Amino acid sequence: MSSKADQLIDAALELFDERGYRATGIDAILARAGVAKMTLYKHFGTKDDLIVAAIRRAGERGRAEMFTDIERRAPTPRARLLALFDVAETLVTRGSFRGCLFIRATGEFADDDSPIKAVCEEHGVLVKRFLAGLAMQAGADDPGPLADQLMLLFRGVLTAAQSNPAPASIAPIIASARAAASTLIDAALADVDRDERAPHDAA
Amino acid sequence: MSSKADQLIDAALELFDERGYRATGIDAILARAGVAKMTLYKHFGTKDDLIVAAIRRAGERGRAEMFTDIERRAPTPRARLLALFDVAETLVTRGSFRGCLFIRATGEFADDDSPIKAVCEEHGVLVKRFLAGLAMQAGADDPGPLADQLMLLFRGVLTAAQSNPAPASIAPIIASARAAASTLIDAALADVDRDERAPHDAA
DNA sequence: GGGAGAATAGACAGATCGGTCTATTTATTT
DNA sequence: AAATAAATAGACCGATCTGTCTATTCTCCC
Repeated sequence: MSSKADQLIDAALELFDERGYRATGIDAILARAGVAKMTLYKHFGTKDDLIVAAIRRAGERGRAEMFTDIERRAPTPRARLLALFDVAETLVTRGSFRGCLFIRATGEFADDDSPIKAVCEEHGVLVKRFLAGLAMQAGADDPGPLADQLMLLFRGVLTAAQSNPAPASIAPIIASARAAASTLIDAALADVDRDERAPHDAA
Repeated sequence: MSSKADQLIDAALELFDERGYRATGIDAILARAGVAKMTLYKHFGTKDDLIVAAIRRAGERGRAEMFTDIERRAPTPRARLLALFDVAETLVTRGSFRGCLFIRATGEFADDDSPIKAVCEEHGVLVKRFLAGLAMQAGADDPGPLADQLMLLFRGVLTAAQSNPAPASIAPIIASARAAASTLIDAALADVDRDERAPHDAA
């Protein structure tokens, strides 16, 4: 049994995904949530505030799922960095993928410096931080750039799938992303491997 | 002296970039273009048709600029593949970058299978085809995956900049993208180099 | 059971939306 | 100069938008 606010957020997220943020009217959210209009404006003062709350919720859920999924799929930091693209594949190939909610939000509210963009950017920062942590555990000298590179590939997969999510179109792209990630991880950890082979040279 | 249709497309593109597609009303386009409403509906039957025409125009211009820019910046196929990220840097750092018009369009009209998404996807296909051509000229055995990988990085840069275009935020990301591209190109052309060094081993 | 706070339905406001229509003026062409 | 086509301003339509308000009902706690 969830609170009215939670029902509203869930309904809003569904509709934002299906139709977009601006294209989704308050009334559609109310109808799907089965909640009265005044209840919405009691909990959230504004449609924009509801958008912010919904995106924040999506971020919390998304990161929790992503992080646990990665840790469940692979045991070592190195393998976990690669497992990011298992997550991407799952995300993108579970039917009717319509694009990343965060990228779409920053696209729709591009001129805005409202909290909407801030929440989206924060999500990206937190995901990158997680990847940088894995990269550090894997022994990367400079975890930041490697994390950035994997983020680029990840965002690339999401937007490519947003453009054309058909399996025949996206499957080879995901394969290329995985191969690229593998190459980049190898390159970033090359000196680690060398050090492991010749530890006397370690700093 | 441009036709009324061209004025409308130019005004529409400006406003779509500034405010988004759905957030831009017909009246705002008319006001900026200095054109009467009936003229718009005479040339384009519908707002959606204007959107399609505008995106198609943006694609033609964008590709022409991108391709000539790449060819002007670097002489060899290999260097031209890397120059893609000079283009990205120019795009993203010329003040008030609000995100890629094509990615934003597919995000706003996510559920649609209208011509809007088709035009956006076609643009991606044509850019990839250009990159694959360069990759083939560079001697890649399998130009497709390399082109896909560079597309992923490119899309990644665009969306990262859409989330936060501040120079301090995007500059290191662009640097990481360039480094990643270099590594991936090297990897994709590694056997070419080997063959060049020991051509007797070529298949 | 009675009282307090939530939630309800639905009317309402003001604005804006995409699109149509008419009557008039401008521009071009022969 | 006459005729044909293109563009104009602006009223208008019905629909939809976010947000407000009221009066009623529900729920839960003491």
